[in-house]
Amino acid sequence: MKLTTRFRYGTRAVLDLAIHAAERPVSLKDIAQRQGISRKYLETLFSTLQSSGIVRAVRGPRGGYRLTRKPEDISLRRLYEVLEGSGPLVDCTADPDICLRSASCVTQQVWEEMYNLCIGYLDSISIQELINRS
Amino acid sequence: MKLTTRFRYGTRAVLDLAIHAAERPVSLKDIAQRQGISRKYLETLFSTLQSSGIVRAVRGPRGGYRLTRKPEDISLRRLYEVLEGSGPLVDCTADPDICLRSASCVTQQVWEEMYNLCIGYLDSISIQELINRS
DNA sequence: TTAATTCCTATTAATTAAATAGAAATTATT
DNA sequence: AATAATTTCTATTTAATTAATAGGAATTAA
Ligand code: FES
Ligand code: FES
Repeated sequence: MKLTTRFRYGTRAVLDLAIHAAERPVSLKDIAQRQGISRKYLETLFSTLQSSGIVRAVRGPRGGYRLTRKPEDISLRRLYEVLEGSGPLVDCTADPDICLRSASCVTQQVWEEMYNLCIGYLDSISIQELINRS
Repeated sequence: MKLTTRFRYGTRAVLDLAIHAAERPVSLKDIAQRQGISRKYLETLFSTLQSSGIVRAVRGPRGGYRLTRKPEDISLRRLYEVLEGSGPLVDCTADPDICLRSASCVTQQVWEEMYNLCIGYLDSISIQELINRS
């Protein structure tokens, strides 16, 4: 049970964007340099972030990305759901038919509760909270 | 962030063993049949479980495995640590030198706290608890 | 017109997890 | 002593997923 690079890098990138956004958009080139992440890799992440409505691109020279909402309105839960993509800790949480035995499976309940704990925690932390801590 | 098959199958197998253990040991063949898991796959899991002191093998005909302790003394946390193997949600929790920036990384604290939540929860659930629920 | 950027589509590389294979060792039972 | 049911060991293979890269097209400020 590891967090994916997508989610971890994505979170750091959004945090970086939130910190450096001012009058002008922030380019991936800048984020890449500051965070030590390949620009190409960031491109794939920001594609997802944009289609999820978390950032908005400005193309052309002096372009880059802007957050579409305030840092306090972006939870890590949202980033997790958008970037990590994998959903619950086991597939049968979302779709019980995957496992025979689902009806009587006591472990399924445990994995589900554990997932709820994680999601609840991530929901309680916003990008603004990370800014405050840094 | 998914749980591995090793951990999930292993948990079900240990639960099955706890439920069916009586005077005679339980063979992997039986567990495999009841749980719908390949016997060969169980072999690899029980090798790990035995070397971690959770089960003990009895070889030969009518052989199989026994738990070495009571179901209430086997926590899912222990099974997770033994079977899942992957440790914390990010490597830098255990070894900060993996990431440069560790010292000032606010996300690291978040991933660590999230891991602690998971582990704490798993620690609160024993095999006996699962038996009670089933 | 140029250069800086995002955008799009695809491919490749790397890593990890999952599952299987086969023969050796052990031992209860007959 | 022979047999059959088991675990044990070592290795391999397969599958799945993630991570990372590549190159050129589109956009647009300067
Ligand atoms: S029902 Fe899916 S793990 Fe038990
Ligand atoms: S220090 Fe490892 S993710 Fe930030």
